[in-house]
Amino acid sequence: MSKSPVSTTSTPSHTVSASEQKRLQMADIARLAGVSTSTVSRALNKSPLINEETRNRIEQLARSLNYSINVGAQNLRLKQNRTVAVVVPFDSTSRQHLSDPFFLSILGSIADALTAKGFDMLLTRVDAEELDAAAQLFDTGRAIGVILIGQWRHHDQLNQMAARRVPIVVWGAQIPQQLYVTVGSDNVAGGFLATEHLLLNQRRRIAFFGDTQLPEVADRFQGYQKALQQYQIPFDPDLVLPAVFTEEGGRAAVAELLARDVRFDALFACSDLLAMTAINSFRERGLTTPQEVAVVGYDDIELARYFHPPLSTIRQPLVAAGEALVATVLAMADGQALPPVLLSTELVVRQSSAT
Amino acid sequence: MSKSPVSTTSTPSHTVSASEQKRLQMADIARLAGVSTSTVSRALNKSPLINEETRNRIEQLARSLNYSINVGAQNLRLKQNRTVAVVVPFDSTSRQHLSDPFFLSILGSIADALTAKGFDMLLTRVDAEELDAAAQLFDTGRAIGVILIGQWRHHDQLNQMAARRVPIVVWGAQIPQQLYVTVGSDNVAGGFLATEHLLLNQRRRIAFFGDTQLPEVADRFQGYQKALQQYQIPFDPDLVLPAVFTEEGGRAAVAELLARDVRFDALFACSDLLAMTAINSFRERGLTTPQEVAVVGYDDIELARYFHPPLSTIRQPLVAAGEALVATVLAMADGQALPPVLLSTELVVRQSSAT
DNA sequence: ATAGTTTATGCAATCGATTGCATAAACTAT
DNA sequence: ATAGTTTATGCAATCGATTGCATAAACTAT
Repeated sequence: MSKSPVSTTSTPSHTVSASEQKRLQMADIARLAGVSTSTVSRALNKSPLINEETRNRIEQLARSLNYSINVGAQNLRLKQNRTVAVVVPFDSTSRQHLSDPFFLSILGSIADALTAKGFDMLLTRVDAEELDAAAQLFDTGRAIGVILIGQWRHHDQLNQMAARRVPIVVWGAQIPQQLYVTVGSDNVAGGFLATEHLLLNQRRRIAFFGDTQLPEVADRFQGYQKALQQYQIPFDPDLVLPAVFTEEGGRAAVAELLARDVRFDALFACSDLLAMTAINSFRERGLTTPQEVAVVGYDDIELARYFHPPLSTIRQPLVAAGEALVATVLAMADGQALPPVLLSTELVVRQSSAT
Repeated sequence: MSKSPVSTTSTPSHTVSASEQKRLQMADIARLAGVSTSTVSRALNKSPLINEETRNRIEQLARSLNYSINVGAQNLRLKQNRTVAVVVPFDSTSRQHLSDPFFLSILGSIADALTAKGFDMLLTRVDAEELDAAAQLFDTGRAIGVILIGQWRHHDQLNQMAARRVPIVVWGAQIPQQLYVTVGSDNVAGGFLATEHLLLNQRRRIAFFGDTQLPEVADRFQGYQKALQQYQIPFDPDLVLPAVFTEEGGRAAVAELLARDVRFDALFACSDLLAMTAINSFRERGLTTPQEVAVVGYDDIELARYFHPPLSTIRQPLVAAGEALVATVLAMADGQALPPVLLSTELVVRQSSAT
């Protein structure tokens, strides 16, 4: 309960702003303990060189003054760094803010995985058109590696970074000619599972919502086609709509689908958000789910099961994703070359696709 | 398109792991440019002392080698730091993971506000029982201030940190005897607005779901009571249920409410998640929303409007929240003492409370 | 008592940057 | 030609830690 801070200088006690207020440092502890900074450093690092009584005295002093070592200076001296940058690109044209719940959830799982390994997480928004800013986090020594969430269409920029050996791991899909390492779920399998499930429920005219320019969506589309083929259902390009992952994506795609005046009895949407807005649009236009349109989404975000009707979807393994991203980026920072990671996906059947 | 990195030493070209690979530093640029590090430093900082031709040469060299200044060393020398820590406590007993979408969204708005001001964001999970770990981020010099999301019940620990002048801002409600600074929405007004809206729609038996041990919920409850009083509707404690903000909170509260066999025609739930799970539980038990139970939630998370029925709720101003938190923590880091910030809330009427 | 060993501590260099001061080179004025 | 001024650069100290090496003090063996 000691109230007065130890005053070591004879400075008059005027009020001092936090910025002026000198942060306590090792030299202060050394002076107060009557030893050198070498001894304080060794004591706090529990070096056996230091007499136990001295060490206890120093430890207690440091604790009572709330002294903690300056991590920046320590990192500089030891040439170490326990920070990983996590970058969430934003689309400067659409001003899209970190909105998709799936991205936010994966962020949480990365945070947990990093904390578990004793690493700090530097979270940064970067303009998707200037991904080089992500490499800067490494070049400036702020982070030992970068996890990028969202591959989008920036394949070339990512390859360039990888070529100059920036330890970077991307959440997304594998692409031919890819130099950077991805961690992602098996999107082809996911697309197949979703489509097969609808086919097994006797649906024959399955619409596909998703922007196939995005590598992950392209893979899901491939799975969709594979399932159709395997069950010998003809593919109809009129059922495919390049819905974007924004708020209005689902609504616009439904409008377009109806405008095309094409028969359909099911929908595979490439994100849960897309599926939910689509279901609501269908309802507004008098189409019921699952009766008239069975729907399967993708991601299994938390709200999928609270939705009405509860949403069938393809679950991406969140916790495993965080762990794999972290393990991979740490290995790369350590100079190891790792192969891409493909996590298995799982079909979660709820009422939106019930027979 | 130059492929070979400039090689300055005669080391045999064996493969080098990223960890061994020496990161380029100012001395390297100096050597290659045939000048001293002083000159490089000044050139890269655009000092007028440096000859323009020299500066251009150095800038170009640095760019072509992807050299960026080591921020850690620079911060140490300049005694500056442009990092703010954002702490999301987790409950170690329930192992709750960063799950509520509202918290995730506020994280996004903080990230945007920090980026706009040129600050980095260090995201950390901390055990709610050991909030001192949050202060450590400041003590160790990793951050100039701390934004804590979620006040929970840790009033005393927060006061202790504030007492020892850790620049910390908490998202939450103001409490008497509070030494730390909070930024939050006007929860009393929010609770009042929600309840008044239901009252104006002729509802008279309004259930309240929320754990009033949490300061924010306590304020919302106060607004609830104030509205009842103003409209001269008797308060019935049987209608109040201490639902927790977890997945099962809404479901359990609905079960308990029905078990109490008490009459009710509306619900004010203290989070949208709670409201959504409650509506689903009502539906499972044959109660329709809004006809039999009108529901108003709290937060206005993105999914509130995609829900069925679209959820009436109290909107917390997300963008303003991020900006206020950031502005406040930066001011505190600068030594200024700021008053708590109270942001205005807004009633958003959708179909879950329609007449 | 003296030399050798053990124990505990401090000096000084170092991590990768910045900057006050000194100074060499180029220029200007007489 | 010489002194004074301007321009451009480098030396060396510094930020807050760590650690190899040197060394003083205490102990042990003869």
